[in-house]
Amino acid sequence: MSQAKITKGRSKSPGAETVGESSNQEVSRSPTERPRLRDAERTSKAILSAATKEFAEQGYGGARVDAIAERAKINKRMLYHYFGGKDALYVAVLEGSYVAIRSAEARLDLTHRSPTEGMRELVVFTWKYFLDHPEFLGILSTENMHKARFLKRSARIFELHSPLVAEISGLLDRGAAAGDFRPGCDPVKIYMSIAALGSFFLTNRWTLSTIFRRNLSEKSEIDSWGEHIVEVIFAYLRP
Amino acid sequence: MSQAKITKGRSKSPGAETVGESSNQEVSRSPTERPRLRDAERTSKAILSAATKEFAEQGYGGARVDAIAERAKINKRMLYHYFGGKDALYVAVLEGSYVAIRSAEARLDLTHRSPTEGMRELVVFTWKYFLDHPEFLGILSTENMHKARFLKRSARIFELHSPLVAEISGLLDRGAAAGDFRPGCDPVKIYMSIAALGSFFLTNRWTLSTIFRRNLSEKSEIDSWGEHIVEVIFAYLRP
Amino acid sequence: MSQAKITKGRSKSPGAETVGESSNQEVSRSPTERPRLRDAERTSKAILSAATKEFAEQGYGGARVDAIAERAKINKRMLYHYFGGKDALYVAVLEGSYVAIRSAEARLDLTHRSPTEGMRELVVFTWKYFLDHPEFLGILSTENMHKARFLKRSARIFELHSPLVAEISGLLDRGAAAGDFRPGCDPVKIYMSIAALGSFFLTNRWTLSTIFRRNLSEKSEIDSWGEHIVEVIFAYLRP
Amino acid sequence: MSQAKITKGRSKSPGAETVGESSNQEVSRSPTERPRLRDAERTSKAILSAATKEFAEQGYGGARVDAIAERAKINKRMLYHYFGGKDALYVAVLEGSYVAIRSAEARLDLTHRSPTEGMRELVVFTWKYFLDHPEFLGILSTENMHKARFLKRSARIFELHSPLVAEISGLLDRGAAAGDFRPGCDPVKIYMSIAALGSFFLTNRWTLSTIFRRNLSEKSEIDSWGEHIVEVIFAYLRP
DNA sequence: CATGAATGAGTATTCATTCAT
DNA sequence: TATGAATGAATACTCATTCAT
Repeated sequence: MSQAKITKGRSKSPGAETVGESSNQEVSRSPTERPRLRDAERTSKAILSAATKEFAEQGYGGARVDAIAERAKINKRMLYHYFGGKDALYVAVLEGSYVAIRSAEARLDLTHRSPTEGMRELVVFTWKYFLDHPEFLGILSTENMHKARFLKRSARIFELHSPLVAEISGLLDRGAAAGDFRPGCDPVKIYMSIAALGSFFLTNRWTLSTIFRRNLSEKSEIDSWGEHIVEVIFAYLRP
Repeated sequence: MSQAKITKGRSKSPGAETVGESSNQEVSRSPTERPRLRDAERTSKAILSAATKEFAEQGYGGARVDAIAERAKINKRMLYHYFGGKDALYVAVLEGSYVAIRSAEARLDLTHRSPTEGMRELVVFTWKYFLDHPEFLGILSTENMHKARFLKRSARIFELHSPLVAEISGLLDRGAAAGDFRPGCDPVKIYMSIAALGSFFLTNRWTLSTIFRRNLSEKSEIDSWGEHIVEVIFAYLRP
Repeated sequence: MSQAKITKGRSKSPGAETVGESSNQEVSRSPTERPRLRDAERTSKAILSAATKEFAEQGYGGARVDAIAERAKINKRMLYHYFGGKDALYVAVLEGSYVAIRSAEARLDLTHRSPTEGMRELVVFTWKYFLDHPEFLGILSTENMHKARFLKRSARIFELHSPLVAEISGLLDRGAAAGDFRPGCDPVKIYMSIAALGSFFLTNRWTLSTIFRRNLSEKSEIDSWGEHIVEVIFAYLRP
Repeated sequence: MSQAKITKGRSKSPGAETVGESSNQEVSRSPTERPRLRDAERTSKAILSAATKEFAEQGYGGARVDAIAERAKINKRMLYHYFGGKDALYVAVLEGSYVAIRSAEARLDLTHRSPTEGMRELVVFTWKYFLDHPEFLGILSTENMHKARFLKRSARIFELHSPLVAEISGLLDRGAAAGDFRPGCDPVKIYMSIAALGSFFLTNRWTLSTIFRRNLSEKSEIDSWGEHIVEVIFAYLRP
């Protein structure tokens, strides 16, 4: 159920919507529908969206059910009505977050580009997605602090990621064949490197800004790091 | 119990001290002092050590004062006596963690090595330190989730990091002059890249293992990633 | 679902109707009426029946309005529509329960039997009724825990019981005159003794089974206790 | 405050202590000890005593932890400190209740009396105990409403009751041998009959008073019923 | 008549912190 | 210095009841 909401109606900009808010907005935009007062779907989405932010910002333990209810502008009781409890809500948020990024990624269509262009597209997309969805990184951080105890329960999470690995694999093979990339690269390692460079900068910029006395939240620093990631990855792939 | 872990096997590896304890232990090693710490000091250290683990594992919000007291085998009241409260204890843990890694780093003495060897040493040290001190990464993760709100209060944290930047700068300059590295590299970006690749793998391995169905906690995977970091950094530095 | 249980196995035993439903069912048996109750009536009965079970099993405080609605397979709103609220529903259940047992009792027609036979019939009927209607005892238990605060409000409850006392009185008088019973027995005390022996065994068999390590829910134990009640009562009445 | 009620009017009856309060009282009586402010034992007993009343009056589901804390004049947190939670506290109350009645009973020393006197003593004791300890009956009622789900967990509960059965058995045997009682009586059935007549009157007097319009809480009615129990039991035992 | 979303006042439990000894 | 009892303010979750459709 939560899935539907996340993946539907996204046209060009791949990583633009905040998790759990996109379709909701479409509904409210639709001119024929009046904003219903008793709208189960809307309420449920508002909860998921608010929960995503709260969990991302506060972590699982730090997140407050009351705060989620307040952010979602709903009665706390509804949260239990729709999701059953804090745990189940968190799992919904977690799965929804992965579905959202993988869905956006899937729309990149890397197969029809040159290996170099495809790889650049993937790197840039990932960086932009991380940048536009701070909640996603927050959720990952939280989940890893708990050693993925909730994610492990999810059966379909591996299947969700197979296409990504396949696609990167394809890029690397084609790139190696064309002499653009050096052969023998592990697609998972490549993806992890891209993610590492992007994720670390964004999640750790607060302490990094402090210890290096350098405001890494400035646009120039952010843009510069985005280019840096591309350079690092391509330096590594260079034959 | 927690003590055992703290004092175990420290011979060569430079970053071996438990977070927040290194400088104190030197004092206790001094031959003029009796080997056993005074109770006050011992208690205080036990609290700090236990707190470091608890905060790292549970985050600030998830950490329990009772749990820290129990881990430290001390009465909860002592914690307030020595540190004032949860907040102050957390700050002590945070500062101690940075002091510990920087102290260990300082012992590397990169200036007397060739740029290539020095850089390799720095990369390997950082990776090993992260590997041996999971609490450090946990603390950073927690602190960044709170946008470094506690770290910002610390006055001396920037000074603590100046030598590191200077040392890397020196390496890069010498490397560029010798034709080993390409010129114009930003030392902070270099350090952040090293840290990003190491930190991301270790902190995110739980979700990564799940989504890629690949046990990244295995020794072979860990060793392989360590080599990967070196390769990536040197590929980037290659002229 | 709840209906199935209600209608099962009722052939001879006169007190067969589910508590609170007896008089209504007679209406439905009437040949001039269609056999299927109108929805309103059916809904209302389903609620009453479900509520009887819920209150009996959980007590007033433990009973859940949601649980009653679910047992009755009706929308929770209907419960408020037909009965006004939890309190009023409980009162309806309580009164219905008394009406049911007294109605069944009235059908015994003790006046046309010999005193001994009549008394035996009353004892056996009471025991069987308690056995077949655990809800009745549960309701009584609940109501007494609240010191009959709801029952006191009922105006007609005393009138409902006058015939019972009169009937037992008649039996005792005729029995004393015939030399079967000793004279001067209090009909209320007699009834209370019968009820005490039956009720206590059934309601308290759970703890009694545990403390005496003897399964009092077994048929043999139950039958044996039924005979015991008869023996005790007749021993007491013996001139 | 709660103490006054408990200890009132008890001169000879051996089962005078309310669960968990006897030793406490001794402590407070001791002239050398001042009433300590931080008295773990006292607090723990106050909680147990308050909980016994609350559970007895309200049932498990109806009992409120806040109400128990208020009755005990302690901070609610202490309840969790000493007992762990509502469940565990209830179990403590339950076991304590049984221990209290059996301990009092054990002091009767029925073995050194004639069978008739011993039996009368047992009946009178039981009736008096029930009368003086309405909480005990309330707890039993509650526990049976839950089909003894908590009591079943108690390992020592059966052992606690063996001496009682043995003692009654002895009385019956000696009585039968002396020609006072008819032979072949089941001691458990005898005890259950005594308990049934006493318990039913006291727990059900609220509804009974209402339906028969007769105030069974009056002293005369209570005394009269006490004699009635003796008569019934002896009528049954009569050879 | 019927549905189920919505609500506010509770209800058990936990937590950081302080107090008395 | 050390101990553990005590506290009040949260915190997750539940319940009877009402509202909009």
